[in-house]
Amino acid sequence: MLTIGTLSKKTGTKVQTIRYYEQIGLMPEPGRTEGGQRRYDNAQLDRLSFIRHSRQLGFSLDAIRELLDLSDHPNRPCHEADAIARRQLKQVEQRMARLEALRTELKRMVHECSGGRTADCKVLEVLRDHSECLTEHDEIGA
Amino acid sequence: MLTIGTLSKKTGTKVQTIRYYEQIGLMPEPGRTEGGQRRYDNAQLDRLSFIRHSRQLGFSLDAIRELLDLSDHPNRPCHEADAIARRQLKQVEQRMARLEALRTELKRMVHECSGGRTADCKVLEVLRDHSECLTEHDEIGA
DNA sequence: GCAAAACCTACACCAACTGTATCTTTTTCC
DNA sequence: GGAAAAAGATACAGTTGGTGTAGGTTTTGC
Ligand SMILES: [Zn+2]
Ligand SMILES: [Zn+2]
Ligand SMILES: [Zn+2]
Ligand SMILES: [Zn+2]
Repeated sequence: MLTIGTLSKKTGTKVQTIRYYEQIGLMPEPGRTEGGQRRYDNAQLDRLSFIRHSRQLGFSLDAIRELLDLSDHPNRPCHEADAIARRQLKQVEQRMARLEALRTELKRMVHECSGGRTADCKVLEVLRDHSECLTEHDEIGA
Repeated sequence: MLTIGTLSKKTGTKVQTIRYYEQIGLMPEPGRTEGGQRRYDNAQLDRLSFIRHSRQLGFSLDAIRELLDLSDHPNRPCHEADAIARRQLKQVEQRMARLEALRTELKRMVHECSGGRTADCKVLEVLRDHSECLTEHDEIGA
């Protein structure tokens, strides 16, 4: 039986985060001591490791919820899990494309500025006027 | 004089977002009509365009605040603005490197799964066991 | 002059946590 | 055995950058 602190160390997850996962129903409610402290078993350790590893690969908590559910049913076909992963791959590739465009613009503005007064700063000039950009970049965020 | 709705259309910013920027002090308080409605001038239009364009290039609102401040002082040296842009470029490159690693792993797990039961699913197998990964990917998020 | 469109404030909510305050339980050490 | 320290408990606020909704007021167009 593991305390929450031990589980935290073993998985590299903050104690609060573990309680948060329990709160949103991603981790099951563990057993408790007489005094009310949480105690975990190895199944829960595995589950938390799965969650953390999935997070490191960028899956959302909602996706992880589905993946965990599929993992809990060994006899179901796996195409749903594969679809989730393919979706994630696609999203990663979209983000990369967007970042690539940003990188181009940022590099250009940094390299073209030769210092001086802010009135003549190339960085600020580009920020003021998108027509100086070579690429489009409509969507914000993500 | 522009209404908030006109400003919204001209800059592609939601009305609520404009009010939000005012609330956090990024946009100045505009003039008001007798009845209390906001009215903007061209300087404010420029400022909002600057903010939006900077957001599209991935700058944080805090960074934008600094950039706006620098832009408001034409005689100051511009190295601070350049430093902010270089920092942003670095962050973009870090994110790209991280996404590149994720892409490698995701591609591999998707391509190696040949369908079947979830018990034999390569996707789920990798999520369960990081030792099947080729890269490290410690930090979560961003 | 009246309806519709646009505006107003105030508050709640999103992801995915993290931090803080206050209190209780458990462990450790003499 | 008993004090002190470490760890755990709950509850709630804050983070980033907004978005959505409710309920009411102003402006505009005909
Ligand atoms: Zn410069
Ligand atoms: Zn641009
Ligand atoms: Zn599969
Ligand atoms: Zn891995």
